[in-house]
Amino acid sequence: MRTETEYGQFCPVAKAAEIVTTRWTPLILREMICGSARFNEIHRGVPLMSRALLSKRLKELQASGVIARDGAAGSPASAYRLTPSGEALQPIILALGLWGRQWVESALDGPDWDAGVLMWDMRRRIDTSALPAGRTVMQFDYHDAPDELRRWWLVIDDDAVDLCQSDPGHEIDLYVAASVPVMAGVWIGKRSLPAALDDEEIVLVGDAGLRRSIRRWLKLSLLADAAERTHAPAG
Amino acid sequence: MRTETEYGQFCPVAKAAEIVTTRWTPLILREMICGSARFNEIHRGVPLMSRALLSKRLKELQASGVIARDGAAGSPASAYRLTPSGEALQPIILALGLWGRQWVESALDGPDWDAGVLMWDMRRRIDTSALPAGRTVMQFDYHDAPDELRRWWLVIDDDAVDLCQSDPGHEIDLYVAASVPVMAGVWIGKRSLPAALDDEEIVLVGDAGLRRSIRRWLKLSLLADAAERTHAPAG
DNA sequence: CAGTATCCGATGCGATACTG
DNA sequence: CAGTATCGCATCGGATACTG
Repeated sequence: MRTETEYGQFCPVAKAAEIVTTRWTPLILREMICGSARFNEIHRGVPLMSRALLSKRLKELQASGVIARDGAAGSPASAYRLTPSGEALQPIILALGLWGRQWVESALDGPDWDAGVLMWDMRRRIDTSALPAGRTVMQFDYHDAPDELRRWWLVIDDDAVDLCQSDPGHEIDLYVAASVPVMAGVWIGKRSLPAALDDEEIVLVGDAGLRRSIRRWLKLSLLADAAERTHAPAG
Repeated sequence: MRTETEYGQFCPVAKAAEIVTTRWTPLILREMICGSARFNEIHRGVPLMSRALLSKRLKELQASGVIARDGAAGSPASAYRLTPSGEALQPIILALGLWGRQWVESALDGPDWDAGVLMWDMRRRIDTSALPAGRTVMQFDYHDAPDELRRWWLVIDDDAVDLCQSDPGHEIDLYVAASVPVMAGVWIGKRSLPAALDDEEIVLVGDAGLRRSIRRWLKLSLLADAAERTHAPAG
């Protein structure tokens, strides 16, 4: 192979591809566009990536001028942020996602549907400021998932959101029942949340306030947001 | 590693990235967007890629539904074409190139500048229909290139365009003199061709008709075209 | 022309363990 | 928390040779 991952062409498409399309990099950018800034925070979005490789990619992105750090390396305050050049990649990553949603079959019904990754994604997008102060506990039930991935709990305590796979033992404020494809379809903006609720494909049981405010405290994915901005939601 | 180049996430960005951002794939798509359809034609645009790998990538792209073939495999008439899903990638590849042109330093002054690749690119974009019938011979001289990459000849005979690195012995109809960065800057649309001619950074000597019609017979790269469409050219 | 088959070396990357 | 260092192998991909 040529040195590393270079293409030996001056064409700007090739130069851009060398930076943006190395393995995992589009997903790291997606995470940062979604607001992740700390190392572990970014890693949560790409849990299958080794930390060593993430570290390497972050260095490469810094060398390319796409991201930069605020504090000193290693310092507790250190955070990564997108530079202007990195911000300029946002519409490209977004377009890639919209393309994937529209054209990749398995984006909705492949065997990749994993309730765990979905819950991790959702966990990161709970808007705690739209929830009551103190503790809120939600239980998710995916009737179509294998037993070990079927039930999940979110324990929200003021700012902290904890995801559990075993019953934390607290009283449940809200039960959420759905199939994985339905919840995922809503999550990526392929279907609107109110429509799925109306059709009872997602069923909420419990605190009336939480049920009513779900559109505020459950912030959907980057793509669902984009969909609302580009074309009016279906329902 | 996980199976092949998959990410194990359902996020549409990840699914799209699995298809679009594997090594060489963005460049193959660029070639096809530029109009290449035959195997060897595509390969000319990515000459550093092995034919075996190109073959493999083309199969993968077919499996993903991004491209399809017209004739039977191997038949002389066989050609690849973008499907609707592939066409939908055009704005993304274009945006990637525009980003690269704007933000990647070395896109214009790195050590990657190679007059050979530039000439190969240009060769593919000569519009023979805008040239006189019969034979036209042009000589390019890059005064800043190393000796072995300094002089190039294009021999155009009706439809056929041949690129030579040694004097083909015919009478020269047009001499083109420039530096590699200047010609490349024009080629990728960073600078307009008329402006570079006005400033004598590109100098044409020879047939007056060829000199006048250069904007028609030398079709610039995908990106230069896009630039003309999105914002008025500088000159 | 338009590929395929085989070989094999380089390296990308995961796993594990360690550091400040 | 935020990484780094080392090891080892799977696989990616280049080179070469062959086919319809």
